[in-house]
Amino acid sequence: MKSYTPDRHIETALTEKDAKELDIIELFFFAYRDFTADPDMILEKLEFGRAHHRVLYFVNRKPGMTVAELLEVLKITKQSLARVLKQLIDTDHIVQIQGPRDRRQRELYPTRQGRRLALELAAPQSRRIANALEQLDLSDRTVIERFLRAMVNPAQWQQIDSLPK
Amino acid sequence: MKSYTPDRHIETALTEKDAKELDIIELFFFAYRDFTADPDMILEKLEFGRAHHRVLYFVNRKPGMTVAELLEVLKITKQSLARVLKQLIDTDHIVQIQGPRDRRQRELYPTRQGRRLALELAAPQSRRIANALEQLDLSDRTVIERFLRAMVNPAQWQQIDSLPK
DNA sequence: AAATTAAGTCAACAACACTGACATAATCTT
DNA sequence: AAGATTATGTCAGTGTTGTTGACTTAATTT
Repeated sequence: MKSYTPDRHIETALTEKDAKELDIIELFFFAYRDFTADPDMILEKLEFGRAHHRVLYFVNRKPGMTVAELLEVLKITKQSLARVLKQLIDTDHIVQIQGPRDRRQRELYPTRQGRRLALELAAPQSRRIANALEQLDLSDRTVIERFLRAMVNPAQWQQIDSLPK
Repeated sequence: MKSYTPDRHIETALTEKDAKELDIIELFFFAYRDFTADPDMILEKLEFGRAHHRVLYFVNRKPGMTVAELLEVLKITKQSLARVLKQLIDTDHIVQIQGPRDRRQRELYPTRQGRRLALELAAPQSRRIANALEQLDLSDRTVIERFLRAMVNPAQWQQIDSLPK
């Protein structure tokens, strides 16, 4: 457990000499940690979690999404989605409508309440981003967008592009 | 469940008209999802999770960190940390050494094995970032760093600054 | 000597992910 | 028309990572 006669251990810090881009690795960690903390606080009161947020977000961004599409975007299993989706339906945030072409499909739509919550959750995140962008030149917005897009696996760019502008 | 006579629902997509910075909100989600997926695959083989990664990362970045400091950075509870830390100690990735000034404290240090794993986990993340930066001008690196830093709560900037360059 | 602090531990619990198996209804293929 | 495939839903069991609250031990501070 503890040792007075110290075990062999490393005292030098890991730095840029050992691995590149460490500063951005940790900035990304801290930024995402705080970015998700704001909506988490709102969700807590409603007894929802981050999983509910993600589902609600994408259903609002692309109403009519099917269950299969949602699984692709969130990269989780059907069983993981099922519970969360059921709760959002039971609490009248999302409705399922039988697919018009293919009646096996269930198209997912937000209700008015679901839209309201999605907006409420987006608000602090928008504010945080807008505030961060204010510290930069207007033209730098494109740089951020291009960087973040390049961080995504190219195979998934199509997912991003399929969302409405 | 499903309804032939459709319930009241919203068919229009949530767009920039409704909430600002939606594109960056979702880019951030996708980027972080893929950013964490690479190390997750390595961790799986070792039966470690993302929590182990975070602990190992920061102990390597700042050897000698105490348990209390780590809790502050990770923003989790002592009990959450305990399990994960115990596993990292039992598998000889981290050692604890009694604090020299204050003997109640336990300073955390990586072992050689712990350093090796930290480097292995950082490698794909470095590569992903370097690749994303290649698509931009050299000077844009600063823009990314300033943006990500501005996304973090100012109260936590000190945590970032306390890590060695 | 008493109070506080750092760390560790116990028990119980919850959210969210997983796997594998199976059921139903609708559509597509032959 | 029969059979295969697809989209969704559901059941049972499991694991990781987080939570709270209560308590202990040892060391330091007051």
